[in-house]
Amino acid sequence: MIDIKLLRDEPEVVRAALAKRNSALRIEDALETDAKRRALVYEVEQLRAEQNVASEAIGVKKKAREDASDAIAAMKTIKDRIAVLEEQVREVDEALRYALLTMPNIPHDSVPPGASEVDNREVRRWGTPRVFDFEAKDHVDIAEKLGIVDFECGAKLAGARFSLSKGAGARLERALINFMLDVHTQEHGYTEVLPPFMVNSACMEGTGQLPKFASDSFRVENTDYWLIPTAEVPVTNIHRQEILSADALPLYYAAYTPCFRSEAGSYGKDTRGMIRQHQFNKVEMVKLCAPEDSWEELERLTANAETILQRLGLPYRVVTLCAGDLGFSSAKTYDLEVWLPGQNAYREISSCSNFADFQARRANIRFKRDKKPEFVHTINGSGLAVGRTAVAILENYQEADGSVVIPEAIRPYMNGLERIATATA
RNA sequence: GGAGGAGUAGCAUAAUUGGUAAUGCAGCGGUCUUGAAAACCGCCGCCUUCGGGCUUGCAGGUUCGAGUCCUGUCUCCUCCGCCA
Repeated sequence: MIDIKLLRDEPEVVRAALAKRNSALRIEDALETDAKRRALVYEVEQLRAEQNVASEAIGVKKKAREDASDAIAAMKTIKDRIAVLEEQVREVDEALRYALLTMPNIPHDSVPPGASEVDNREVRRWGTPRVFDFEAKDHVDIAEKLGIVDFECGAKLAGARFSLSKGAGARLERALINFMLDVHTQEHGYTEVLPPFMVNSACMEGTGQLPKFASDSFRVENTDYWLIPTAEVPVTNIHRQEILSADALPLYYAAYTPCFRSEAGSYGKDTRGMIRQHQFNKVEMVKLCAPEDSWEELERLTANAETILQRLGLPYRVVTLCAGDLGFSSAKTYDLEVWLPGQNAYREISSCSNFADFQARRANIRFKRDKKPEFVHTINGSGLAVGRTAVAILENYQEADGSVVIPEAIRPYMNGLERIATATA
């Protein structure tokens, strides 16, 4: 949520931000609603002040056993007037709240302009895509031949966009989860948390999934529970409605969770394989910090995610998302794209964002260093998407005979296994 | 799932038949002191158009006025049932 004061005092800044994002959203109605709300609230408060004074006088009279019926009758009028005004405040409040909750974040100055992903800017590359002396297969062919992923069975158990990992395939994902968590907790200073995989609506609103993007997530019927689309939701909301002490910052959390996404609107996209599924595993990094530190913290968090790719020897590039491709809540996002020989392309494997105070304002996460509480800044990023990491390993480390070499970094997590040649290897 | 009890500032405790949230500790600032402690004074939840308004888990209701009465709801505790 952007600051209502920014909208009120510098509407041109908000207009420019919306234009940069290629958004057609208008702010005139919100401004008008805000002015109306402030006038109403002022009037209510004036009446309430009058009421408080009169009420106290009635109390004094009653104590002295004097008659106060005239004053009480007079108060009745004010009471009714307040009731009418308050109903109006409620309506206007709701309208303004909705307007603010559906307004996207202001992109940072360093975010390049652009309408879609074609305008994203490459920042750097690491590693060199391997040159194969045989025809590189994609992960579906590799995994099915090895018998370590069963897509048919995923469809039988749940439906399209689900799969069943088996044997070394299941072990590989578990190994990756442990490897990533160990690196982030032991080397990068993150505290591991294991949050609920379902959250309530307040959390979804806090991080920006609601009210605008309800159809992207799964809701549990007849409850207020949502399956988390990312660990970002429960982990950021750990400190919802809290005022943290300044010396508690920065907070670093790392969490493994499965993620559930409806993938509405992506019909026909990535239908093959494990690239885009309704459920996938992810290790997520989340930071809460002081405002002046958040840009540096974003760079460091991105570097933390890159470390995983480097340790696994997977070539990748880093791109800065352009304003038009930027997520709703984000002020700036770096995508890490891993090289996939099976697609002959770089594909997103991590998304690292600084939300500035946008989520903190929604979730009301503050800290106190002087007299006034201030909103923290929130940063998060995948470290990494586990399913896509497994895909990248299968494709980058495949051999001509169909086997897959296991990167050295995770062999300790695979009971020393050096190569997957069969499901039970 | 059933029965009972409890939620008041960071913590701990008050508030008469409903009368407008008190006190202690902790913390911050000051006086005093070589420094510190003690003592004393002030601050010690949020918003504000600086008039004031709001705040007793949350949301409503009754009332001129609600920590107190009523309804709903959440969390925690105890017991029973069930369960991993």
